[in-house]
Parts: sequence; structure tokens; C-alpha cells
Amino acid sequence: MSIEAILKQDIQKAIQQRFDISAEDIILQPTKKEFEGFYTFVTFPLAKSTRKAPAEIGQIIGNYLKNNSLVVDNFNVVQGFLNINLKDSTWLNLFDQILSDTAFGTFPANGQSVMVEFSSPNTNKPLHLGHLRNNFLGDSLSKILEAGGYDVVKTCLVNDRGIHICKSMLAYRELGNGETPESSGIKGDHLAGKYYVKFDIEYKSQIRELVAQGMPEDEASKKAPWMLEAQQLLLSWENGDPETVALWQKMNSWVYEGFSETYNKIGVGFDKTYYESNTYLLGKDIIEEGIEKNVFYRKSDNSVWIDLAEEGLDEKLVLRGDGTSVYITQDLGTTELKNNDYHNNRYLWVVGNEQDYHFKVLFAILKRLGRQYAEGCYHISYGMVDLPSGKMKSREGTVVDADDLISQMIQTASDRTQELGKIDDFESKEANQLYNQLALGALKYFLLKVDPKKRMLFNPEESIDFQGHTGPFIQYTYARIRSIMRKAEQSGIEGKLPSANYEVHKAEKELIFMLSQYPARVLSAAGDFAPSVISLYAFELAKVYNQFYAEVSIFSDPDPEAVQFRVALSKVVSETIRKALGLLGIEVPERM
RNA sequence: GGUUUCGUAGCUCAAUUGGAUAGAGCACCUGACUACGGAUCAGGAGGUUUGGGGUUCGAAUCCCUACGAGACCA
Repeated sequence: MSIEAILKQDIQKAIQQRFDISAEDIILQPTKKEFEGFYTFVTFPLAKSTRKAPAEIGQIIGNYLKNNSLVVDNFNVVQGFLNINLKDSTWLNLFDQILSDTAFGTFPANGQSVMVEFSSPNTNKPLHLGHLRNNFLGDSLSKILEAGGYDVVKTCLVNDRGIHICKSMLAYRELGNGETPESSGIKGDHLAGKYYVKFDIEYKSQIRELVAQGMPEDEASKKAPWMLEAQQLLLSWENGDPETVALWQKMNSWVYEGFSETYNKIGVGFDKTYYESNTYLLGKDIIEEGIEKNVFYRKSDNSVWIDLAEEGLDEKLVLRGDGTSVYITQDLGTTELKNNDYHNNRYLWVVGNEQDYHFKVLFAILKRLGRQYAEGCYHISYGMVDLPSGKMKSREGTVVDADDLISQMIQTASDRTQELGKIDDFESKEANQLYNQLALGALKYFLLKVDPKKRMLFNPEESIDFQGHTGPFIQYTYARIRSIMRKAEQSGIEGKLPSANYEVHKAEKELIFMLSQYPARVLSAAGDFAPSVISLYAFELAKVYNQFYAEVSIFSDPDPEAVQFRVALSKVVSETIRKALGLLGIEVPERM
């Protein structure tokens, strides 16, 4: 049993014996820094049932613990807060438990399988900052859920067809002059994006022309020649016109090559990729089924609808009058397909909060249709990334391109490292690897430290910071410990637990306490789908270690037991940092 | 217009889900045994948690309201 569980049980006994009340869940919180102790029990809730003052209750329970609990050393009471200190032997015990747990922080398989869909790019433009938040979240969550005991399937649904793709195809056909990634030296996804922008420029000028001729603007935007042509191209594609399909395949293959380069660079991958071009026709049979079951109904124009007023939602179109799909139709079909393919217990979608309503509708429909798997469906809704100038808009060219950003970060990592001159003996390959680790560490940490649900601001100047609350700060702490480990090995010092009468230093207790929290944080991150929980933990652990490091001397302590103990502590901290950052998709360097 | 999310130090974010004197980082000041890695550590300053009501032992957190920002549905 864990120390914390023992402590809770002892408190429960205290309440039972002293007040004759059976307390259900005992909740302990970490004691605030300005007070003495490590665990705090709040006694206010017991005031009513015991008819005693909170401070008195604290005294009574505290005294009981001091006399009867095997783990408690002493206590103090401030108002209704009972602050508890553990015995030195208990601290050593706690550390021993951590030390001997080879799978510390990872949980055995829980028999649950979960599918995480994320990334889901469009093939008409390269990835930008918003995609990075999505990718990092999805990737990190998959790792966290795995550590939490789930069997995880990572999937990606590529939006590879539709009017937007046809726009870049059209612009390329008209203005491309046979340009290729090879001939132009432009990365494939950026090349496609270039023509998407060209379409928009030409299209807008066509609208202006029509408006100048006296046509109202909304009509002009529908009747501009290139818009009509793009729609024509979409029809040709749907009819399988060989020329159109060939162009589509050619451009998409460029994009995929570009994407895979970026995915490799950021270390993200998938177990299964679905393509919308294969799934966009799915869902229509489900519409038929829904009509038969009277879940859906037809309107006079032949369109099909569902009324979700009972769920507090609106009336929602599920199939157009001309029989063509809308987004929700495809999603119904794709979800059914996923379930047929994998039969998972849970289906998660990492998608921006702009689609909150869409997913509410999707899940509500699945429930109405009686799909069992609907219970396991969940939208991991995350906030948009804003810039100091406001929202990113691709049409206004204010997007932060993912590839550009990564290159900039690598450059900064390289400059900063060379300035410090600590790795002058590195081969250039080693050095480049380090710059990559630092650049991605900084970027991933920056995007993952914020609660996913909240929208966040991306300030380019702050994000490239390598000091303070950043990925490189934590990486630095790791590298520093590795340096200590090398020294310990050289001098033949082995890390081990001291004898039972060892007097545990305050800084050592702080470290053990932080370490002991790790497994609970993993579970909490998995439960809340929040990598930020792990991010903050890694930072706190690194900070506590740096305080420890400044406060005590590891190698020059006269007591050899202290030296060995601190080496052991340092080692576990480094491993825990490596694991925690690993859950964020961040690598750790031996030196930096 | 309807629905919905949010508003915390100058800036970016926390606050163990209703608990103590609301905490970190950046930026700004002051300091750190000639030191096991200074990409670090210690300290200072910085707050009416958007305003106003309410609920209770106790509110940044829950309810109402005003203002401000975002998103979605047409």
C-alpha cells in the first residue's frame, strides 16, 4: 500500500475512534510552501458533524496520528488545516518503493482500447502553428493514455478532396507551367499552398471586376468564372474524369511528401490513416436507416433533417435535397467505419473548439440511432492559437508556417548553444541532433504547457525563450544530472538507500515528495486528457531538483551515505524527467 | 438574433476541482562559497481575480446581472 493510502486510512481511523463518525473519502492536499509539513488535511467539513471547532478537530486527529500512525512524525494545526510531517524512516521507505518500481509511472494494461484521431490536415496547404498544437496534443495524449494502461490506436483523417483542393488544382492548371517540387525547389505542400493562394488572388480580382460592372458582391462571389470552374472541377473529380483525377493525384502526392517530412521532423506518426476521398460517400446508408427508424425525416424539398430540440440543440440538416452529403453525414459514416475496423471502447477526436457544436450533434445523432459506441465518443476540444496581432488567417497571410517556425527555433537553439560554448567538442551531426532536440523541446513545451481547453497566445519572441518555464530548462536539468551520473560512475560511487537511522535533509524530502506524485499526475493527465498536467509536473520537478542541487552538496558531503543517497535520488529524478518529457514527445540530451 | 466558451500581476500562464496570506515564468531591481554545469539558485517589487449582487464556516472557482472578447448556428 502506498504511504498516502496508509495516511488516509489512519486519518479515517482517527475520525472513527475519536468522533465515532465514518468518513468516506479522505482528501489530502500538498501543504503550501509557507507552512511546515507535506500533507494537509482540511477539517472544516467535519465541524458540523462533530460539533467542534476546526482547529480542535485538527489537534485531536493530529494527536491520534502522532501516537498511533506508523508513518507520521509530527503535525501542526493552522486554523482548520492539519499539516502532517512524515518520519524519516517513512521518507526512506517511500523512496525505496519508487526505486524498486521498475515501471514507475506506467500502469498495467486496463483492458480498454481507445482511438485517438488527430492532425487531420487539408491537402491544399502546409501545416501551420494551429496544426502543431493539434499534433502535439494528439501525440502526447496517445502516449499519456498508453502510460495510463490503455491500448491506443492513433489515426488521422486526411481531408484530401473537396472544393478547396479543386481551387489549388485549377490555379495550378492555369498558371503552373508544369512547375514541380523538383523544378522549383519548393517543398510539395508549400507548392500546393502557393497555388491555393494564387487562386484566391485571381478569384478576388474577378469579383472586383464583376462588382465594377454593377453586380452585387454576394452574387459576384458566386458567379466569378474561377469559382464556377472550381465547382466544375469538383464534379469532374467526383465523376472520375481521368485527367482531373491524375492532376489531383499528382498534387496530393507532392503534399504527402511534404507532410511526411514535417511529421518526421516533429516525431509524429499514425497507426492508421483514413482518406476522405475514400470515406466521403459513407454515411448515406445510415441516413436511410435513420429515416426508417423515424430518427430523421424528409422535408418537401427532399432534404433530410433531425430535430435535436430534446438535447437542447437545433434542427440539423443531415442530407441535402440533391442527395449530396454534408459534413455530419460523412462523419457518421466514418465513425461507423472506424468502429467496424477496430471495435474500440473509446473514440476520441482532437479537434479545435470551433467544432464543439458539430460534435455535440454528431454524438447526439449516434445515440439516437442506438449506436452503443456513442457512449465512448468524446471530443477533445482545444482552444485556438492566437497571435499578438489577433487571429491567424491564411487568406491574410498572417499564419505562422510550421516548417518556418521549426527552422527558426533550430537556428535559435544553435546560436544560443554556440554562445555558451559547452559542446565545442561535438561532431556536427551530434550538434545538429542537439539543436533539433532543443528546438522541438522548446516548441512542444510552449504549446503543451497550457490547458488544452483554453485558447492561447503565441508570442514569437517568448516562445523561442530557453530560460525559465520552458522545455530547455527541464532538458538542462536532465543534462546536468547526467553529468553528475558520469562523475559518479568515474569515481565508482553507487547510488543506494542509506541505513534506517539516516537523517533525511529537507531538500531530500521535497524531492522524494515530488517524485512520489508522478504516477498520480499521469493518471490525472489521462483522465482529463490534459498533457499540461505533465508539463507542469516536469517543470516543478526540475525546479525542486535545482533547489536541492543549490542547497546540498552531492559529492563533497563528509557522510558517504549522504553521497550515495543523493546520487540515487538524482538518478531517479533524471529518469522521471525523461519519462515525463517523453510523454510530451520531448527528447532529453546527455549534454547541452 | 439564438447557442456557447472565456475574462487572474505590465506580458504569458498556474491555482490539486469550494480551502490557508491567489502562485510560477518573462520583463524590472538586488545578491550567489572561486562552483558537482550560471540555459542555475536566493531575494525584492508587482493583485479590489473585468464591475456589481447572491449562496456559506470559506468563492478566482457555484448562481444572477452588467460590460468586454472569441467561437458556432443561420
